[in-house]
Order: sequence, then C-alpha cells, then structure tokens
Amino acid sequence: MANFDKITSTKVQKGTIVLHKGDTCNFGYKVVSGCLKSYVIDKSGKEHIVQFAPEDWFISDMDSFFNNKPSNIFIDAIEDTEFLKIGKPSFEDLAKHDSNALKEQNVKMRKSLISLNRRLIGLLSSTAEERYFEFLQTYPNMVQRLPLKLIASYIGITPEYLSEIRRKIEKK
Amino acid sequence: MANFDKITSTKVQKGTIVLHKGDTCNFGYKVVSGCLKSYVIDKSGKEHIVQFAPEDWFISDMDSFFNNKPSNIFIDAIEDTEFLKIGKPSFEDLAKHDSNALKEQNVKMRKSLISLNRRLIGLLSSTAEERYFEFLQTYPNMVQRLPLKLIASYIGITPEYLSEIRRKIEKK
DNA sequence: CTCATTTCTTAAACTACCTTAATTTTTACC
DNA sequence: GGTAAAAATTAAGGTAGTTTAAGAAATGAG
Repeated sequence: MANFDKITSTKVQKGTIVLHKGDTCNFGYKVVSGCLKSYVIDKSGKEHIVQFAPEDWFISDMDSFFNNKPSNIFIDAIEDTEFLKIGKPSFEDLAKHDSNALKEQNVKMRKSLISLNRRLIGLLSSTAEERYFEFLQTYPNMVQRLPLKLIASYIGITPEYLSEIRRKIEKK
Repeated sequence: MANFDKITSTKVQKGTIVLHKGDTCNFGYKVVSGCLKSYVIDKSGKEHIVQFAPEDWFISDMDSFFNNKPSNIFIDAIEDTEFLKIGKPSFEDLAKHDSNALKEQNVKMRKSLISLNRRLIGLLSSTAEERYFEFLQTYPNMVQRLPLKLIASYIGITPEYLSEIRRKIEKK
C-alpha cells in the first residue's frame, strides 16, 4: 500500500454540493458518517437519484473520474456528512505500480456493475410498489432517515404516488 | 500474454441457449460474428433484455462469474453466432500475472458502467420514444437485424406500443 | 410452392402512474 | 413558542403505456 497522504478526511454540512455537474470528478468519496446522494437533472428540470451513500458506501462519477471528462451528475450531502476523499493521483499511481490497487478498483467497479444491473432489471420488470420494497432491502433502516421525496426520486415515481403506495401497504 | 489454451472459439446456431438461469456462469463471451442477448424472465413470465452483444461486444453474468453463484439471467444466440469463451481460470491467471489484462478488464468494466448508467438514467427520465432513439444510438445498424419484439423488450415496452411509436415517427 | 408458425400492425378498452391543486403535517428558525 | 417554509397527504382528472384480440405480413419447414 502507498499514497495514504493523498486520502483526506472532510466534513460538510447538510445541503453542501460536493460535486457539481460539469466539473471533472477528481475524487472517489467513501462516507464515514452521514449520507450523500448522486443525481442527474433531466431536460424538464426533474431530479433523478442515482445512488444514496450512507456510512461505508463509496460514491463517485466513475465516467468523469476515470476518463477525465465533465461530470454528468451532482453529488450533495443529504445530512451533515464526513467522508474520505480519494484523489485521482493516488488512484492512478497505485494503478500503475501496484496491481493490488488495480484489483481493488476492479472489485469496486464489479460491485457497482452488479448493483446497477439489479436496479435496471427492477426498473424493467417491477411495478413501483415492488421497487419500493427493493429499495427497502438495498438500504435497510434508511427509510427513517430519508425524506419520502428522495425515495420517490430513487424509485422513479412522484412523491404523491409513493404516498399513495404507502397508504395502500398500511391498509393490509 | 498467457493461457491462450483456455480461451476457445465456439459456434452456435440461432436459438441456442448459451447460459441457463440457475447455472453458474463460468465464462465471459466475446462475440466474433452474429449476436447474443442476455435477459431475465420475471414472475409473470415476461422476458426483459438486459444487453445485446453483436460483433466485438462482451457479454457475461458478472455477478455469477465473479461470485460463483447461480446466474439470474439467460444468454441465447439471436443469430448463428461465433464467440470466444474466456474461462474463469484464464481470467484469474491473467489477473495475477499480467497487469495488462487487468487493465483491459478495467477498461471494459468502465465502458459497461457508463453504458449501464446511461440506460438507467434513460429509464428514470425518458419517454419510450426517447429510449427508442437512445437504443438506435447505442446499437447502430442493429435496427435492421433485430426483430421489433426484442427491441421493445430492451427499451421496456410492449411490441404493440413500439409499433405505434414507429408509425408516429414515420408520419413526421 | 404451400401450409403452419411466428411476427407485426391496428384499434378499443383499461390501468399504472402523473399533474395539478388544495389541505395538513412537520421542520426550521428568530 | 410562533410563524414561515418545506414536506407529506389526499383527491380529481389526465396521459403514457398495457392488454386483449383479430387480421395482415413475413418467415420457415417440408
């Protein structure tokens, strides 16, 4: 292992924008406490959440990070959050000289790929209610911490409709 | 480079099932000619296409392959297809001894990540018609080769509705 | 070439989910 | 503790996409 010096710890307040769309993403973020979210904004101005990153999750714009291009996503703090910033130089240096680091990168990407795939399949084949249950499994205990609005955005429906779904579930 | 012996070329006829759901996926498939598709079947028996793999594309069930568990997807030949089977031992040996191979893996996964991300965002924020245009960009020239039915499955709508969309587009 | 099978098209009725808007509840701040 | 702002609920009406079904076109096997 090497280059620990390039990994720094940061604290930000709720609401802070950690990565701006259009900027190059020079870091990977590993959350220590609190929660980050990544999201896109579509043509009609609507926000779509790609990922939540509570404690121990890793979040980044891989495309921007690895290919050095402007990011398509935003990353903000949903709560007061502490995270580790893992800089690109350390990543790349590691990758050049240290094949273990390359392997770690690969493992991380694999995990992202697998979870993205799961989500894709959910969107293709499940109803909104089923996706809500999938969300509950993917992010256990987060229901209590996340506003309904953000959960709705994550599963791809309006807050109004999620509200209706919850009512229906409770009646059972 | 090493372990060429473990990479074998295979030809299969249209309709052949290359990977069965429930079996462990012991290979990555690199298509030389023809086309493969990967898909899931949901509770109601409907097929949802995850990926097409025409010439030069790579296809596999990463989750099954790397984590040694039963696959959730099927992979079949849409056309008579020739592909390279890259076995797990050679993958791992390469990873151990050949850092170029590791890097190649890395690059491949990045590409997959990027395209998966695009698709996810499309499903969250675009209409069926927009997703159809995105499909046309992702798989140029494949419209002519793929039956409408499969394209509809890929973009997440019924064949009937894709038929309607095409009619609407032509009227313009 | 011909019959059978699969694929595609069209259209009408239906449903999951959205939009708008008004009301209530919760959160945040001086 | 009160008031403003944000979040959540509810309900009515609307639309994108589905279902069902029937006919037309294309594909494939003998």
